[in-house]
Amino acid sequence: MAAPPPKKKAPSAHPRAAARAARESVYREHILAAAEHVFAAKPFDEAKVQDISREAELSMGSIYGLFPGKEQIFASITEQRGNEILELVRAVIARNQGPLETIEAIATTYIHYLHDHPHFLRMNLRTGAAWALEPRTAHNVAEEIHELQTGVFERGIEAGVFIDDDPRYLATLLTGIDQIHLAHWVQTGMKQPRDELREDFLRLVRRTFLRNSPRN
Amino acid sequence: MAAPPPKKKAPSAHPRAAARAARESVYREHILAAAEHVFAAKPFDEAKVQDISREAELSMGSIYGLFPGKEQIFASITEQRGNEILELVRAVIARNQGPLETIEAIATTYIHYLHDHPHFLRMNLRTGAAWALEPRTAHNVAEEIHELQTGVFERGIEAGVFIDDDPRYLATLLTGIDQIHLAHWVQTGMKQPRDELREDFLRLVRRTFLRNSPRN
Amino acid sequence: MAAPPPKKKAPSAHPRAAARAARESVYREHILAAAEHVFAAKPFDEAKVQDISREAELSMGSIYGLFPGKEQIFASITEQRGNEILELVRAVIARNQGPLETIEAIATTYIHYLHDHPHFLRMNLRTGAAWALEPRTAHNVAEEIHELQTGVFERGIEAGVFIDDDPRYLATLLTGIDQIHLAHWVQTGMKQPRDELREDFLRLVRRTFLRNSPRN
Amino acid sequence: MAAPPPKKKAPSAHPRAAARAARESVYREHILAAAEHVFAAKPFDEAKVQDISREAELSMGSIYGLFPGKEQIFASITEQRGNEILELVRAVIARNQGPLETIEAIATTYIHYLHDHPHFLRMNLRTGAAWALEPRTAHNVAEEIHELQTGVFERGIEAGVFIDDDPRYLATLLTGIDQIHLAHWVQTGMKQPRDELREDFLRLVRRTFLRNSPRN
DNA sequence: GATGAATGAGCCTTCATTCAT
DNA sequence: GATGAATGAAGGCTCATTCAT
Repeated sequence: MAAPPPKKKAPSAHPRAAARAARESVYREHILAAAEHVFAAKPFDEAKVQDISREAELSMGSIYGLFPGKEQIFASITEQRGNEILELVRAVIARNQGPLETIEAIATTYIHYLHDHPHFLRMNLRTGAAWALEPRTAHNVAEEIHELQTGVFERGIEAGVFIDDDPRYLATLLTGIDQIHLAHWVQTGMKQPRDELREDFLRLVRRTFLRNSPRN
Repeated sequence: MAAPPPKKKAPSAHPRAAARAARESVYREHILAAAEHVFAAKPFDEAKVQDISREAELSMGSIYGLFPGKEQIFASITEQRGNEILELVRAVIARNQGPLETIEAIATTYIHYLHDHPHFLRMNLRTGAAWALEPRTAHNVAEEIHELQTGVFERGIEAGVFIDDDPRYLATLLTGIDQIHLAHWVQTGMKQPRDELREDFLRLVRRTFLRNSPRN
Repeated sequence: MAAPPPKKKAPSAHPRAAARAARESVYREHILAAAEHVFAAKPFDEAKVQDISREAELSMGSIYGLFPGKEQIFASITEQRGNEILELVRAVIARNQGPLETIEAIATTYIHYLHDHPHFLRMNLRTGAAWALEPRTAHNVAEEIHELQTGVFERGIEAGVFIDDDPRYLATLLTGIDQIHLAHWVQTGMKQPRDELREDFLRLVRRTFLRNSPRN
Repeated sequence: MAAPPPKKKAPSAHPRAAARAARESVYREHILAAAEHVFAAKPFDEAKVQDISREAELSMGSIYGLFPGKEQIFASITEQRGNEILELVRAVIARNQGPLETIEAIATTYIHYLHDHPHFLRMNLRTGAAWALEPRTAHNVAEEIHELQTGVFERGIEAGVFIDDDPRYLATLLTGIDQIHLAHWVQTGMKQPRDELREDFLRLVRRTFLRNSPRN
């Protein structure tokens, strides 16, 4: 007995609106990708919206229809990428491994993610440590990631795995050395393969945070 | 019989010129100090030359008489501060101590210098790791410091004091963790006293670079 | 013997075209009504074609299919309303009453029409006396109305009913005080009922134009 | 015996600042004059700031140094001219004449002022009766003038000189017929000499407001 | 035919730089 | 030399109009 023909999609009640939302989503991603390119190549003020327009092969109007302004395009990239990383970190933590394994997995996550998103990496390297200069805003993706890391370090310190230091400092340090490691990779021409890059980083991580680290 | 026209003053052949040079030098320093202030408070594009003019209590004309443009004011600060640091590093190296002592002395130098020049520190934190994005130019102050550090690490590795890694990587790492350490200090309100700040950093340095580091 | 192919309907030979014309006419009216709304609420440059589209619940394409541009939509409203008023004025004149009665009837017509078309009224009040600034174009609806009024005043002056002044000036004056009267009505919240509004205006009209007006 | 050389000026304490203020004032006037020209020729949205810049033979920067934006340039003209008229009206009222004489003097003031400032007149004619559409804001120059006129009408009505009507309505009417009168003058080519223009207007004013007006 | 997303010319505004005083 | 007012090129953004679906 034949089943009824399956509905092709299930676009919530208003197919027109759903289609529009889908298209917008695609465009949005497209623009963000183009903008990431542009912001990777030039600092914020040298990056022109025209550049993004050209890169995305979309008109100014299309861009401004989707984003309220240049500033928000930049912010959206940061938030988007940040959220992706946040999800990966959450997934790692959900695995409920020991503190060392967790930190190593997080470190791996970062290296892999930024290795695979070199435009975002470059854009990030420009921003530098500007986070230290603005007052911490809660409900900021970076802040949330920071909290998660801090939690892992807290447990690790308590367990005697990590060196006894302010866990927030260690969390900041992790993010920082991650950036340095990748900055070095970028500067040396991005030649080192991902696995090697990661292994080198993990060694640095162990050395930096483990109470009894193997000297390598 | 006419006497020869009298030379106006003695110093360095052209006293008028010498006086001018002296005054210019004072103005130059004054402008750089004001600009440092401004660039510490805002990113490059938000910092207006007017702001510098106001801060320095000097006219736009005076500024442009001494510097060809905004970009060069920024560059001059970096270069100036860089040179000061370079001299300090050179002095340390000239002491001809062992690699560990030398690296610790350099690290101390950095922390002290940046602790004592918080405007430059903040300005620096904004720049971030942008150095990784531009092709290395020789005859760049930062590059020169990097070379010196690399040299120290080379000797330290050979001597078995430091972990066996690419000395240039270690040099980059040193500069990087220095930045992170200070960024953390800034973010936590610059409350930690200088000596404590330095000691904490030295512990991090030993952990990071020593082959057989004491676990702290 | 074959009958001639039956005409589907009567109107002008091409029923398809006739249907189209009819639909277009309906749309045209609909758009003009919406535009009137919008132009009543905002000055020309603040009124967006999008606003009209939204108000009319018609796509941009539909609007531009019927009107060549924003400017022409505005002009069409003016012309359309002007033509309606022109017809009413013609009808009044066709009644062949005395000059005073005619002017009073025309005045009544204006008040009634604009009272009943408050959007057009508001739109009109925005335009103000811009007519004074552009060179008079013949074959302009406003001009035609002006001519008719002028004619009535001419006859009234000759008959000794109206004050002896340039009839074109009087015609302009009539239109002007009409606007003022209604502007006052709008500003005071459009509360005064139509009949009262008209009676007040007629008193003003008599005072303004009658040679021997009753002092009220 | 020689007198001491007289001080050239007495610029309040800070001659530099005083000079600056003086120059700014001159420029401000100059820009407003140019803008008046431009706004007289085109509606607000067709008038470009560039046009004003060209007309004033001043750079964009100079304009924006003195005015925050296009909107405010427009508003400044209205306010400036309004204030001048307000002062004239106040002076008239200060003469403490009878209501009729006062109203006639005010009417004369208007005609003279607008006759002598034809750019402002044209600019004004474009604005039309838009005042009826926005909610009355107190502390608006136009509103203040309106109040003064209303006061005169109140007294005149009480004295039995003017027709018994809402004094605010009469005040609005006065301003309105003034505009119409001048609009007619503009449309007929601004040929009528000022005195004639005024006399014609005064006749209209008497006819419109006097309880027992001479029929002219 | 109807739609509304896409376009891009154009304008307001800013600010690095210049130059008359 | 010092000043700071004047300049005008350049960029973010809007919205009338078009056109692929």
